[in-house]
Amino acid sequence: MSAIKGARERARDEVTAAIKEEARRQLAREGAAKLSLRAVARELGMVSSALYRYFPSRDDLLTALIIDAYDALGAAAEDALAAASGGSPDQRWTAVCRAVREWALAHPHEYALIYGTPVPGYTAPSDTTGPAARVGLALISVLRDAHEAGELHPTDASAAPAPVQEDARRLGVELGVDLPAPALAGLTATWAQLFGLVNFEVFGQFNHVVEARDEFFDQAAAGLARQVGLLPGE
Amino acid sequence: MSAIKGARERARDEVTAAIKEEARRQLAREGAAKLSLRAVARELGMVSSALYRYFPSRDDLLTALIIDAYDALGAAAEDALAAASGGSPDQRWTAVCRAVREWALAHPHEYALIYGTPVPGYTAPSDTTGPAARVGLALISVLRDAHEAGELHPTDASAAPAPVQEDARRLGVELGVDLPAPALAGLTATWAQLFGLVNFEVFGQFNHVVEARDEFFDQAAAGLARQVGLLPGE
DNA sequence: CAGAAAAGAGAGCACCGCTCTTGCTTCGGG
DNA sequence: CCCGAAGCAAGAGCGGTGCTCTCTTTTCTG
Repeated sequence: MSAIKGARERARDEVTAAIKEEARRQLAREGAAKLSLRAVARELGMVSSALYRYFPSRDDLLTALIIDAYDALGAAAEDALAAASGGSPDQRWTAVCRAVREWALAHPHEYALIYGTPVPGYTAPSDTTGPAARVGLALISVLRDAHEAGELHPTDASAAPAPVQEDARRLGVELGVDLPAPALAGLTATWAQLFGLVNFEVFGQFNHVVEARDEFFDQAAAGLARQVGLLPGE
Repeated sequence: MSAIKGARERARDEVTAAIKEEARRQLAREGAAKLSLRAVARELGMVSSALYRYFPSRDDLLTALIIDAYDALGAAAEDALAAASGGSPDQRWTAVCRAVREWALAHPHEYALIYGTPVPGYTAPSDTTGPAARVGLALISVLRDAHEAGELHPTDASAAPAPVQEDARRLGVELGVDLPAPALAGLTATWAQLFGLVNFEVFGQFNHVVEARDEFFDQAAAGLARQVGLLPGE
């Protein structure tokens, strides 16, 4: 409660931060599979058992890194959105897509941690859901602004089935956004498809298939914008 | 060279198959991270060092499982395509998409092995590229047939940039398919997007977001078909 | 200031991938 | 046919892992 912290608490925060820092370094160098608690402790000059005072298990350390990665990617997306605040909706859409791709290519192992194979079980701790939503929320805000400006052109060639519409309506209520249900349903699919593109590039599925990666992605991102109802602006 | 194999060679094949079988069982139960050579050997009643006569390392065992997974998924896609051979192009497209999704949901760990985080380094052994291409080839064949029947409707709102077109042209030559370069470029993006949808569902990203999974996927698959130039048939 | 709580150190357990050496079995050519 | 070569199983062992337990030292608090 008190803002002034004792030496003990301060030291604890520092050590915790140092552990995460070193772990992130090893993660970036070798990947999550090779991340070893003992190696982190060794590098920090402490004995491995002491590390368990800060993280009860290896998975907990990884969870902390996962949250940080979600936050870093979310921040990158939000920054790109802010930087493109003057542009047309489809320009801002593309800016967010590009930011996601660039962050992923710059931090492949951290990206793999959050959008690759889930490491622990199949259910992520609930602490991760907030940070995990940031990219999605950035995409939503592009659509919301476009909608309020009357620049969102519905593009549903065939109406979404009722259960899908219902999911979208519920999602809109949960997030407190006022968007047509079909638009929100379409956005959800597009959101997943965006990460499909990034996944294939980061994980090497485009090797020997796509060489002009930048142009390819921009083209695809423009397609996603169109799919979600944002026509090329200006 | 001779089809008749000695007892020794036959025994070797049997043991190799048994190892892969047990490994696949452990993979399905616990995931790739927990797959242990020693546990496989133990289950088979042999000592761990003996296993190295058949697979020089754990990564080689995993590579064998990866190839098998690519082949199983590819076969599922091809079977679905054959079963839908009477339908319209967009029906066949959807059939392939559904087959991919269903196989992935039925074999999540094997799916994760091939479309999740790459386990070894960043470059897959070249033995995997053949099997890995089978799903893509199934999708291509849907488009090729539609193209030959004159049912492929170009949908490029904006022309693809030159380098992307060039990639597509080269890809067409390599695969020996006669499709317009823009269609092939669009298909590549759509291919990645399809796996984005499957990834998010298998890896739990749709938890608390999409509940009506079947309807959602069908709707999205129909959108992908449209995006690639296949209009709802009949 | 004394007791409680937190932190570090070290030993140890069970497991892992992988290597090396030692015998045994099977195969093929003189 | 027989004997050397090759293939194979077994065991011991190395260095590494995550994690637990005990013991001592440090720090905070009533």
